[in-house]
Amino acid sequence: MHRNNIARSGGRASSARPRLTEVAELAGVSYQTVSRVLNDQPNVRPATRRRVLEAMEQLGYAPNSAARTLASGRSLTLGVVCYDTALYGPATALIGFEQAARAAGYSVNIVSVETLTQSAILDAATRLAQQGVSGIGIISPAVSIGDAFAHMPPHIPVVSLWGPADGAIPRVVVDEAHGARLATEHLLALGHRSVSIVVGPEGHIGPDVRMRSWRETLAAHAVSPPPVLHGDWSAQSGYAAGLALADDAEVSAVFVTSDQMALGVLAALHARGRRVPDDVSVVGFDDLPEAAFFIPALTTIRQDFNQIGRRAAGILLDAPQPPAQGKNAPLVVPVTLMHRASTAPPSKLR
Amino acid sequence: MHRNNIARSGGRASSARPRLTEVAELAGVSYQTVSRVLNDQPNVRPATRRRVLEAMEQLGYAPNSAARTLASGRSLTLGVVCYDTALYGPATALIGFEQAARAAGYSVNIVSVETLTQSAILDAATRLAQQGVSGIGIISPAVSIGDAFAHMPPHIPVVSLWGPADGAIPRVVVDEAHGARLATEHLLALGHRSVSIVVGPEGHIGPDVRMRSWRETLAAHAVSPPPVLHGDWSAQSGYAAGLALADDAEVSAVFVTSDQMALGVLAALHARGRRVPDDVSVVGFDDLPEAAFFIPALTTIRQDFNQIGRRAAGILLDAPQPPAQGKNAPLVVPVTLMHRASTAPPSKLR
DNA sequence: CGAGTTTCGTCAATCGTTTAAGTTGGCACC
DNA sequence: GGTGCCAACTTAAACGATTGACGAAACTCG
Repeated sequence: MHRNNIARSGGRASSARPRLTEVAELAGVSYQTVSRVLNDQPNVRPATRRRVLEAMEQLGYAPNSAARTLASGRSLTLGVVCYDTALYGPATALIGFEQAARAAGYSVNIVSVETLTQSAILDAATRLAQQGVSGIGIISPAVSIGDAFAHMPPHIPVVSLWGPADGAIPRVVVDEAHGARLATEHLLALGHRSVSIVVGPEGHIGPDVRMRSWRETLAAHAVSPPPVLHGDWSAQSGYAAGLALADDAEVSAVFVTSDQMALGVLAALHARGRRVPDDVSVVGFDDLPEAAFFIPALTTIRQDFNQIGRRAAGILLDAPQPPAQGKNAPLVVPVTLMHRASTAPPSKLR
Repeated sequence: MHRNNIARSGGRASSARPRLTEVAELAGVSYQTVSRVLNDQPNVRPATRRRVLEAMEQLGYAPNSAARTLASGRSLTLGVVCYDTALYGPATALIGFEQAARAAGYSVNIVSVETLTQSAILDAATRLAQQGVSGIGIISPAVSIGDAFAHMPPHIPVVSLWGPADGAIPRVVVDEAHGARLATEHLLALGHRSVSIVVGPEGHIGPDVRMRSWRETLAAHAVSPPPVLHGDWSAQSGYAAGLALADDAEVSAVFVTSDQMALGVLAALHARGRRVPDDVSVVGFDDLPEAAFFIPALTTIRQDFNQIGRRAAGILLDAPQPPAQGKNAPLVVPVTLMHRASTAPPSKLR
C-alpha cells in the first residue's frame, strides 16, 4: 500500500465522503448495481433500487463528480463567458442561465473577460473547454466573434447571448429591430416630427440593429434621420449625448438605446432646463427595475433578461452534440413597450 | 481491450485532447517527468523542463482537470453562492471574486439561490461541496446563516461577503458603521437638525449596522432619532418611503441606505413637489455608477464592490486548510463619502 | 577519480467512477 | 426435465492523471 488513507482505514463510517462501494456494501449489492441505479439504467429490480437509494440516503452519499466526468467523459458542467456582468441585463441573464442549467442537473462555471476582444473571448472559452465543460454560453454584445470560434476546442457546443449574426454559432437575441420600431413609432404616433437617437458603442451588435431599425422606421414615415449620437451604455455617456441634444432646439423626441444612457440624457436635459416630456420626449431600452423611478418615469422597451439566459442554457442542454451550426435562425425573445411619463405629444400639439 | 478509442488508436496526432504520455513521448522523457514539470516539482533540469514545455505547447496540451482532481484531491475550483446577483453590488463582487480566483489559477462555479434562507444557502453550498470545490464564497447580506454552516460539508473553507457576525465563518464586509456615520455627520454638519433614515430589509446585516451607527451618531449630537422607514433595496420601496417622508414637513435630511432606494426617494419627493436639496437633502449608499446622474446628482457613500469580491477569494485562496474559524475579525473594506448635489444646508440657513 | 548529489526512468498503486463483457438464477416452453 | 432466454448481478478494464519508492545514469566537487 502506498498511500494510507488514515481517515478511511480506521474502522467504520469515516467522516470522509462515502464511496460507491460503501453504498453497495450497505445495500448488500455490488457496486455495479449502485452505479446502475445512479445512472438510472434498466435491469434493476425496483426492490433493489429502493434498497440502494436508502443506503445512499443513509450515508449521505453524493457521487464524486471528478471521477464521474473522468470515467464517462461527460462533465455535467456548462461554462459562461461574462463581460461586464455588473450591468443589470447580463447579470440577470447569467442568473437565468444558471437556473436553467441547475434545473437540468448541470453546474455552471464562469470566466470573465476584461475586454470584449476576439482573443480575450477565445481565451476565456478555451479555459472553459480545458475545464471540461460540455457547453459554453457567451454573453457578448460584440459584433465579430464568429471567426474566433472556428478555432474553438472542437465539439463543444457554443451559444451566444445578444450575439452577432456573422458567426456560425447559434444565438439568443431579443427582438432588437422590433423594439426600436416600437420606440420610434411610439414617438412618431405622439406627433413628433422626427426622432433622434442615442445608440450604444459602435461595433456592438444590439446598437447596430436598433439603429438600422430606427432608420427604417423613420424612412417608412418619410422622415429623414437626424444625426446619430453614440454612447457606451454608461449614464455618463448618455449625459454627454444629452447635452448635445439639449442644445438642439429641433429635437423633441429621443430614442436612447439603453435605460442607463437614458438616465444620463434625462440628467443632461434637466441640467439644460429642457423639460421632459414637455419639451423633449425620451424612450429608453431595457426596462431596468429603476426605470419607473427616473424623473420622469421612463417610457422604455422591456426585454426579458432572465429568459435570455434560460433559453441560452436550454440550447446547450438540447445539444449535447454540437448542433447543426449553420446560419440557423437565432432564438428571438420578444420585447414590449412600457409607456410611462417620459413621453408625450410635442408641446405645440397640446 | 474493452473500449476502443478509435480517434486515438489511429496513427499519430489525433484531434482528441493529447494526454500526458503523448507529451512525454514527444519530449522524449518519461511521463513521470512531465508530471513533475506540470506540478513544478524540483529536480528537473531547466533544459528538460523547457523541452517538456515546448512539447506541451506544440501539442496544445492542457491537463485533464477531472483526472487531476480525482488523483490529487485538489480541485482548483472555488464556488460562489449568489443571491440577487443582478444588483450592481453583488454582481460586481462576483466579478472581482472570479478575477482573483482566475489569477490564482482557480476556476469559479456559481449557484444562485432564489430566496435568502438558511436552508437555501445551505443547499447551494452543499451542491458546490459535492461538486468538489475547495472553497466557497457566499454573497449573503442576511443575518443568520452562521448556524447553517455547522452542518456544512466538513473541511471546506467558507467566506461570506457582507455576511453576518453571528456565525463562525470569516467574512469580508465594508465599513458600514463608518459609512453611516459619514452620511449622518455630513448632513448634520450642513446644519440639519435631524436626519431621517430609510434602511434595507429587516434581518439583513448591512442595514442593521448602518441603522445602529446612524442612531449612535445622532445620539452623539444629542439628536433623538426620528422614526425608521424600511425598504427592500428596490427603488419601488424607496418610493414608498419617500412618499412618507415628503408628507412630513419636519424632514429636511434623509440618509437612504442604498442608491437604488434613494432613486425612489428622489422620485417620490419630486412627485410631492419637495425640492432636493432645497427642501430635503438626500444621501445614498453604494455609489452606483448611475448615482452621479440622478436628479439631482446623489451624494452617497462609496464602497468598492470589486475589491470585496477579490478579498473574499483571497481569503479562501490563502486558506486551503480551513482557517482558524474563531470569531475572527472580519476583513473590512473602507468607504468614502462622495459629495454631490443632493445635499445642501437646510433652506432656512441659506 | 571516487563520493555525494541531482536528475530522471521504471514500476506500481490509487483516486471513484463508468461501461463492456461474462456469469448466474429462474422461469417459460415444448 | 433439459433447452433457451432474459433479467439481474459480478468481474474486470479503463478514464488520465498524482504520488511514492527505488535504482541508474549523469552531473558536481574536493
